[in-house]
Amino acid sequence: MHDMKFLIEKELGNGRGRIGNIETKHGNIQTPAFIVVGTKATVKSLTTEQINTLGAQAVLANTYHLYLQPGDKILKKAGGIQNFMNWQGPTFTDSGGFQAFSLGAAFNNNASKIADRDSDADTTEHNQEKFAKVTEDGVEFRSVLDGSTHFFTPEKSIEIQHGIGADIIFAFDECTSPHASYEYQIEAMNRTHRWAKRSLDYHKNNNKNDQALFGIVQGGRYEDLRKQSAKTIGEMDFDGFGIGGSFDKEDIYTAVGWVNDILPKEKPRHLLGIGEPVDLFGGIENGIDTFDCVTPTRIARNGSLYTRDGRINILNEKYIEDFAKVDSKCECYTCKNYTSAYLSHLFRSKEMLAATLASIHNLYFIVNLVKEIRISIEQGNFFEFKKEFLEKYYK
RNA sequence: GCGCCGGUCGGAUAGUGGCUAUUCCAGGAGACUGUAAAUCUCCGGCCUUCGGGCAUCGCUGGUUCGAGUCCAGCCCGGCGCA
Repeated sequence: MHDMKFLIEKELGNGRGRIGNIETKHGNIQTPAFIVVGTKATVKSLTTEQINTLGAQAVLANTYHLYLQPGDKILKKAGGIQNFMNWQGPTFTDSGGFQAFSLGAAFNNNASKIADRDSDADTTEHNQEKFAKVTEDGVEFRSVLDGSTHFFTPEKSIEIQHGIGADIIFAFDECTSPHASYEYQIEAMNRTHRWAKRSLDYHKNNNKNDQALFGIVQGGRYEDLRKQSAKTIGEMDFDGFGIGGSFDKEDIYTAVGWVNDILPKEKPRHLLGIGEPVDLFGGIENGIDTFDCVTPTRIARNGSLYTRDGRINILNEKYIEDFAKVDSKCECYTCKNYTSAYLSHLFRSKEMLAATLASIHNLYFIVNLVKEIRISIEQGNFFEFKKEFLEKYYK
């Protein structure tokens, strides 16, 4: 039914973590791996060649955004997203379920995927400007481009994803707000389970391109719901799993572990939308195989850069005359060729190259960090590497 | 020398009698986790016991309950005429 194969090569030894290989017809992904985000079939500011040379193994695009523009029919005519964007490696598409959150509950509400304990945001309050509305059948979206109304159902999302043609696609789910009540989390989780079944049924009957389908575990920050969701989704005949939803910082260490203890071991697990260094270590330690996250590219465009000593803001005054590399040990294209002072200049003068060089650096940093974590597991010194890295990074 | 116009934060501006002097840029800092983000937020005269207090629209004076705003003189700039 699909070409994807997953092989576990070595286990971390704590009952959860592992390294492995996901084989797709467009190539392999050595796991754990950070999948770079290319929402609209482009990793913002980078050419496909740059994505390749910075070491990325796979790209994740977005169903909702590509459906709105240029439309899945165009992607299909182009011969799929790989041909369209000239990316030779494996691809993923997210189902659009996240937009039910980002254009719905999170819109204008300061809510992020990571819960903020100090926030009193009330998502039960109706917001006239929301662009998404959830019903049992699906999600009604208003296009962010022209305001037109569209309705996504699980079937519709999978149909679009078939047109886009990524190697790995996701079931249609509802990503809930971290501020949502327990009652709402139950309701949303159960709906996501029904949608998972519908996504799977539609996929099985219409999958002509050997695409793999991942089901998505939800359940918010509640142990009972997370376990229930992992069990329900884990028992369905998916090719792999996504773990979605909103987390508290330490949930990466708890919720992810509960879920992965229940999900079938032999199938890959993707942690959706997570990508801070500490979260990558935590996720991998707790059985995650792949990640995706917009943070490296988004913060890059806004002048924040990763270094082994933590994040810096290249726009700070002190970098104007700093003629050293951003990170002295970094082997990325940007660090090998340019100084902090040059990047500072590009950002201050708002030159487009700033976004490109910063994105190359940040993506290299994160992609490479996950590769180093993989090597540490291979060599049996994961915990030493983790301690050393995090102490320096968050000192 | 005469006439006209104009002087408001580092720059550009809004404000023609009313209480808290507007906005943009530049500047300083922060945020960003399945991308509505090359975006967003905060700071920017002085003092403070954090309640607030005192300044400020070229300068000086005046009118007025009240002046960036009206009046007079002066200073500076631009334009025009000699």
